[in-house]
Formats: sequence, C-alpha cells, structure tokens
Amino acid sequence: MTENKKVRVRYAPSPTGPLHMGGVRTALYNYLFARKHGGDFVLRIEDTDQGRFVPGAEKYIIESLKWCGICPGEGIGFGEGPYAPYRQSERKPFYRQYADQLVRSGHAYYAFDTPEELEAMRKRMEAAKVTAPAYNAVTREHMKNALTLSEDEINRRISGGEHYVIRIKIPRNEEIRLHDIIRGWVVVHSSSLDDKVLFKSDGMPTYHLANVVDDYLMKISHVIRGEEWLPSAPLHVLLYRYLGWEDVMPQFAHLPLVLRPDGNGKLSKRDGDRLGFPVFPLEWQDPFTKEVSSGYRERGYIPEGFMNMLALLGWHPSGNNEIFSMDELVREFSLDRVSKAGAKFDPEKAKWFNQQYLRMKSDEELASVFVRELEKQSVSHGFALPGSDYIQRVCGLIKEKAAFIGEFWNLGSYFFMPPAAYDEEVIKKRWTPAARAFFSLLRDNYASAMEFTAPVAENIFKSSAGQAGINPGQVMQLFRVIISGIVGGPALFDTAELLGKEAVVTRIEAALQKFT
RNA sequence: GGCCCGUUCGUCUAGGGGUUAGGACAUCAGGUUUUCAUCCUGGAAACAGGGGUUCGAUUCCCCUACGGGCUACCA
Repeated sequence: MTENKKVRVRYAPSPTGPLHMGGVRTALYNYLFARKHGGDFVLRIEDTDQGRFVPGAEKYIIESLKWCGICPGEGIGFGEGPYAPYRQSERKPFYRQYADQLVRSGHAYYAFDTPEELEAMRKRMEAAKVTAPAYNAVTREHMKNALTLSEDEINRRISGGEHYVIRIKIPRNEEIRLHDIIRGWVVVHSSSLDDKVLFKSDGMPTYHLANVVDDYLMKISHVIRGEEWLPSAPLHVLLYRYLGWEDVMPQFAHLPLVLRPDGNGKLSKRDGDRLGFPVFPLEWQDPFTKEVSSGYRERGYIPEGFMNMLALLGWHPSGNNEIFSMDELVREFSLDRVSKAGAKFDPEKAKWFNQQYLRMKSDEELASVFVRELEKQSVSHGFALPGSDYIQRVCGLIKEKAAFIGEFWNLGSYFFMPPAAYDEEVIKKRWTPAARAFFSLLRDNYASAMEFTAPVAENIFKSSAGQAGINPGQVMQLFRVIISGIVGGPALFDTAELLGKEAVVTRIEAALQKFT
C-alpha cells in the first residue's frame, strides 16, 4: 500500500522548550532516511497546546537543526513548501471538519464533562479499585456526553455555549494490529485503549488528531518517531481507519529511547548539567526561570562528530567502521539496522568522537576558531597576537593532545606568552647545580646558533649535554618546563622550533635568573 | 497497578541453531614518544534465570525476573 509512494517523512516537535539529544537523533534518522530514499524531509511544528507555548523554542529548534546539519527541505524555517502552513496553530481550520466527520460516522462523540467531573470519576474508579481508571466503553455510560444525553439536551448545551470536547469512541472488543518496521507486528486490544480527546474545548485538536490529519494531508509515507509514541499508535491506526485513509496510512517506525548514562530512565532535560554533560545541542536559557542549560555547540563539540555519535546510538552500520560523514551515513543508513532496546548515552564516547573529528580538521580551520579565544587572551594577558601562520602551526602541534578546541588555550598558552609559573615538582627534583651549568651553556649555544630548526635544536641540546657531561634525559624534562611551564606537550624540539630562538633563549635566561 | 516494548562485555553494539561469541568506548599491562597525550601490541570483560523444541540452543517458543515507555482537554 505504501510501497510505491514517494518517501516523505517529518520531524514534528512541539515548541515547549529546547529539543534535546533524543529529539535531535529522531530528526537525524528521519533526515537520513529521506535522503537515502531520495525523499522529502519536513519540519512541522506541533503547537496545539497553547498553554505550553515557550517563546524562543521554535527558533531554537530551527537553529539547532541548522547547526547539526540536518536541514529539512520543507517546513518552518526552511522555506515552507507546497503543504503550507507547517505550524499546526495556523492549520487550525483544517481539523474541525475531520472531527465532525468522525462524529457523523459514529466514531466520535461530544463530551461535556468538566475537569472536576473527570477528576471525580477517576477518584471513584480508584476507590473501587479499578486498575486503570479511564474514559472508556464502560465509564462513558456514566458521564455527560452525547451517548448518554438526549438530543435536546445536547443541542441545548451546545447552543448555550457550553464547553465540550470531541472524543473518539473506541470499540469495545476489537484487536488492533499494527506493523512497526523496527518491532514487527504489535497487537493491542481495544479494551486497553481509552476514549482520547481528539478535539479540545479551546477549538484546537489534540496531538492525536492533528498528527494523523497532517500526516495524511502532507502525504507522509513513514512516521519515524520515539518509542514513547508506541502506546498511542493503535489509536492513530483507528483514526486512519475511521477517516477512510487506511490504504494510504504511513508506515511506522518507533525508535528506541536515548537513556541516561547513570541508573535508568529516559534522558531528560535535567540530567545533563547534573551529570556533567549537555543534553541540548545549543545553549538554552529558559525565558521564564532564566535558568541556563549548556549546549554541545558552546562546549566546543564539532557538529559532524556529534551527529556521527548520535547516529550510532541505536543504529549500527553493516561493518565495523564507526567514523562516518553525513553523506556516508546517508549511504549506510537503514531502519532495519536500528536496534530495539533503549541506548544509554555515553559522554565518554561522545568525547572520543569529538577527538577523532578534531584531528580531521585542518590546522587552518582550527586556527580560525582558536584565534577568537586568542584575541580575548591577548587583551587580558597583554601579548601581541601573532600571525595566522604561527597560530596554525600551534594548532597543528596541540590538536593531537586535545579532544576539544576549548582545551587549546590551556594546552598551548606558552606559545603566546612566557610561562607564568613552573611545574614545581620537576624544578624541585631536577634543578641541580649540574643542570644549572648545562642550561647556562645551552643558552649560549642556542644564542649563537645560525639556524634554529627542530633537528638543529636537538643536536645542540645533545652536544651541550655532552659538553656539560650530563645525560640529556636528566635535563630534557626540565627544558620543557623552562620553556612551557608544564610537564606535558607536543614533541619538545618542534615546540622549541616554533617558539623560535629568541623566545627559547629568553626563557632559559629567565629560569637561570629565577632558580639558583 | 494495567497495557505495550525490551534484555549479548561497565557502555554502544555485531552475530545468529553447531563461532575460540567479533568490534568500538572506558579500563588494565607492555612498547614507541628520553615526559604527558597520541600511536602500537596485548589482557581482563557478556549471551538475565528457568522450562521447552532440537542430535545440538546465546540464537526459535513459553514462563519468571529485571529494565523502560505509556496510562491528561501535554506532546
């Protein structure tokens, strides 16, 4: 039935806040699937709940997708398209007729119960030890709805302006089967479903109705969404059936959830900063509480690496390779290699992916980012910003040691200014009169060197050690600390070469002055 | 509680009736880098339990346990 249909998928978040990693992954899988099959990827905003509107959330979603490189070809923020509008609040006029159609065909009915009455009903059910209090085939007989009220009464209430909702009338005894691409056949009995509200008293549809109507109207071929929607999928199947659209119903694929790294449970907004990693792609400030949540972008994650990591969280390629560009992911992706079980997010692996991607960046690219940090540091520390060639060479040396570009400054500040402090342990242990004599000699030999490349610096270092009658190994580490202040670093003589003869000599001299 | 989904190393996972159960992250050990990181080599590390079916089950079926999701006029 859907085999020959053009692939059209959608990502349909509600703008109730920033989308988190799980949502990004859902969007990613939709995007990969669409591109893989030469189909369309649509962004639709599901803002049917006016009470939960969060200013800025929609813009955040769009910006996030852009940063991630997941660009819908159609939808809000991405040039709209032939099925506009793509914001459900703007599609309000579409929905009513379908709700009416369901009422006319006897698959839905008006209900007038107030929130208080519904609450009372649930209380009663609980008191009667009913396992699952619900508005269903049994309880609807005792509520105020079009099934229990007389026609006159119904008309009186409606014309009197009374609030009402439209509920689906779930059949009493029916087996609902639905095929899920990831999970196979799922069978649910109608008795476990309730008469969900389809149309709210504020005139807006609920997610269930809007989602089905829009997917139909927008000719969506595959619904790829999180597993949290699986329980309501049978309801959606019923809706397609009752609306007469079952033959063009999209295929379903319910994705496993992204779980928290510690303990258990679905990854949620609060987890990230509590556990020390972001859950959001971009930094987000809650417009009401002003609370700030960190983002992957601000933490220095490379979007391609972030996507690569996310793609592998719940999906596995056919081979052993783990590094994939977006194009390669498109080529490799398939829904039948998506796993069924939820996946715990591992921040360590995310870091590893970033490190891999950091290394793939050219020195030039890295320098263009690092220079912004350098500009700030040059102001606060009062050093002159070196030329871009120098910055690029620094990046080339320190990128092997870093997982994030944010670490560059701490790793390589000595390339831009003399060390402000020296590793005390090394000084204490290694700075001996013999060492002092050696460095005094080294300073003179370096100062009179004709050229100062890494091999030359190394040769002079070794011959000076020979002259001083000292083993190079005893002063090597000391030399690093003298020129950089710290213990670790890139290849020592490459570091010296880049620093240049003047700086190296000056720093040895400074050490000679400082330590006696 | 009810309904639904799930369960292979600590984590992400491959595999699938007969395999030394493979890879990656993390971890440990050795090597290279006269340091750190990288890199290389190696190690430790898993089929939740019980019943079937079968000559043979980690793989298929059932039950149990455990985990997760859902259970709103939220999405």
